[in-house]
Amino acid sequence: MTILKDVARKAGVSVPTVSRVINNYRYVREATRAKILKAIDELSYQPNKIARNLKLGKTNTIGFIVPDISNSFFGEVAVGLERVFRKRGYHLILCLTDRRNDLEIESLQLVVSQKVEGIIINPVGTSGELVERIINYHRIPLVAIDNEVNNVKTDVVLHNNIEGTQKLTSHLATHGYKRIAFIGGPLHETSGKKRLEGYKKALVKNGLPILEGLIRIGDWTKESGIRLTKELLKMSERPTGIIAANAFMALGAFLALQEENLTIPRDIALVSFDDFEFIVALEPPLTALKSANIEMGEIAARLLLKRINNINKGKVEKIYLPMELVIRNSCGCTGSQKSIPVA
Amino acid sequence: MTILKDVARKAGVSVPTVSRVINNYRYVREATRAKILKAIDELSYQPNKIARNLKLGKTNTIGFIVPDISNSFFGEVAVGLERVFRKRGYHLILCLTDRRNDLEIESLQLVVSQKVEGIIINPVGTSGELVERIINYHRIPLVAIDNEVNNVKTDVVLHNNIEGTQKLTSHLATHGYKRIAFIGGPLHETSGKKRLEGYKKALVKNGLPILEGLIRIGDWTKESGIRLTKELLKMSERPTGIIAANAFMALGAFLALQEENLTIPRDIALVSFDDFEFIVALEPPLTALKSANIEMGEIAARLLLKRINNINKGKVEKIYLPMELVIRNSCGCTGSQKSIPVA
DNA sequence: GTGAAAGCGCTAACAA
DNA sequence: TTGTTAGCGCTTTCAC
Repeated sequence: MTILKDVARKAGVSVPTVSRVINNYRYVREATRAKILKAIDELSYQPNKIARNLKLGKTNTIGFIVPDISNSFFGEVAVGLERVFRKRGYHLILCLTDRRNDLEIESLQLVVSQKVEGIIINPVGTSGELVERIINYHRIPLVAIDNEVNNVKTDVVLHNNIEGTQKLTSHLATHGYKRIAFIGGPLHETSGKKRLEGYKKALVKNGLPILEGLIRIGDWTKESGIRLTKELLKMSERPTGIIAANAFMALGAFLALQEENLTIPRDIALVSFDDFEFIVALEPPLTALKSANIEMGEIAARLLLKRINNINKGKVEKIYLPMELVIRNSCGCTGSQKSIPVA
Repeated sequence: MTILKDVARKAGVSVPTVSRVINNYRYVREATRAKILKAIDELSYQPNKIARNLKLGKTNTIGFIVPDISNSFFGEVAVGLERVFRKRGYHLILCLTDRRNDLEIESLQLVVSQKVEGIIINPVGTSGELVERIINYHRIPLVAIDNEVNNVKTDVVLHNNIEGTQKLTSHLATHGYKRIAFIGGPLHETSGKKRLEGYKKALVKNGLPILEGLIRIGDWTKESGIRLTKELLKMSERPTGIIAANAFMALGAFLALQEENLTIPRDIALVSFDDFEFIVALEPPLTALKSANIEMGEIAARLLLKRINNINKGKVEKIYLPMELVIRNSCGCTGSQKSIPVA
């Protein structure tokens, strides 16, 4: 391994002088600089960032903690983060929690130990106390995405969950659907809870009863979408429309309806909270809420940078992302595609 | 920030003793250990891994460099990697290259500087020389996934690209299709090149001519799938079947065919190299090659660990993953789903 | 402009 | 069983 000392020896100068060249310090004679650059090149010297980080107490590293990066929602958020952070010289440590509490805690401890300068997390577990300590004691800024951390106020960037399902539900309700079912995500997650809340609010607003039998809670997966939809179809009084709280559950519902030979929207309507690329290719294409996921990453990144730079110290920010209702053919109200922006 | 010294002072012992407790060194008196653990807990002490890494010359870090993590193929690979690495105490630095050469180089330099102990990369650019230096000079093990590095032999885990498209193409050919088109990825990438190669081989094997007009090269995106398919449909003699070299291009082709009101497979057949979750929900579901992406990550991770531990030093390994042909309805040969394993 | 010396927080070698 | 000392590779005073 080549280190500064090797370069210094080769160039016939002292170690600090090489360091100065590497860090573009101004007062180095051109001839010296040239000699050193030549030596660096010949030795393929790469500075040891570990040593540098230790010395400077700065790592230019951000911890990114999510349940599952194969879910393209988190992938898109990651792309947004990376775009913003790379420009500012930061890079990401990726931690996957698989929605497990122990792994979430482990991941948080890891990034603290790695002296990250900030954390972006989709919190699933109940690590509120730990998060509180990280922010206030270890003084590492943290921004939550898509979910709030239980029992702690942190910066957070969220989908406009309530408004979103409210729009979806109202859309069906105003088009005459009465028995609207909801298949959702875990209620201990903000996104799960709020999406259900929006659904209920919309029912009330539209004068429809809240029927517990029409509310089914899964775990965001396609499999749970299939299972819950089949449950709904077994009811003596079937729903006439289904709201799926994310794209995978919508996909599951779609497959379950297909399996039962039900036609969407004639037999039953289906709308999705997420609007993934493939949703438009389904037959019929699903009416869905479009969210700007890459943008969510970018916004979260900028918010975190603001905290890292100590600007805007103190007051916690809660940013809601607008969601756009994209009307397609699965709700039975129209054949053409149009968009209705949400608050 | 709390450091070892603080813990030592609080517990009334020396710094190395605290270090011993943290690293589970055996010969520490129980009473001392207890005192120290108490102090650690009270101070919420988290060891500074940066300092530790510098001292040990070990970082437990792996660089993971891919074009686009929002592509769930790479997301799934990441999940596989993470599963294996976490168990062994390693974590990932995530770098996205956006298929840009400069960012690929920048990413490689970054992870070298960060003293990663290994690199997993989907190489897109032509950084062969740099990769060679990283492996042989910096002595950082590197495993490529899904693509080989130009001009350098490295460990690599690949889809069985040639066999894959060969199977897809032969499947169509043996069912009577004559004018089979291919929409593929960039030819400077192994995966792009080999998939085209398999297609051509299969044509020859089945006594069909290779018609350059039926071969269209895109960039793996849905958009290029749409564009190329439209080009194909404008030909005086249209193809009767299309092979899409990945899932997004297949999705694009699907949408383009839909737009032209063509029925699959009656008017034209469509098969896909990838088998994403949504492909089964299309109407008709697409015949596709199923690949074990998470497994690809796991295998790459294990291979890299072997190199890191110096086992198996020397000979470069090239691992091909089997792909399974899943026959559905888009090829017109059957209504039921069956699987034909590929070599 | 450049070099000598100190120290970031940790662990390993040696001493006690 | 515990403490003292040295040093990982780098940057940053402070001299010269």
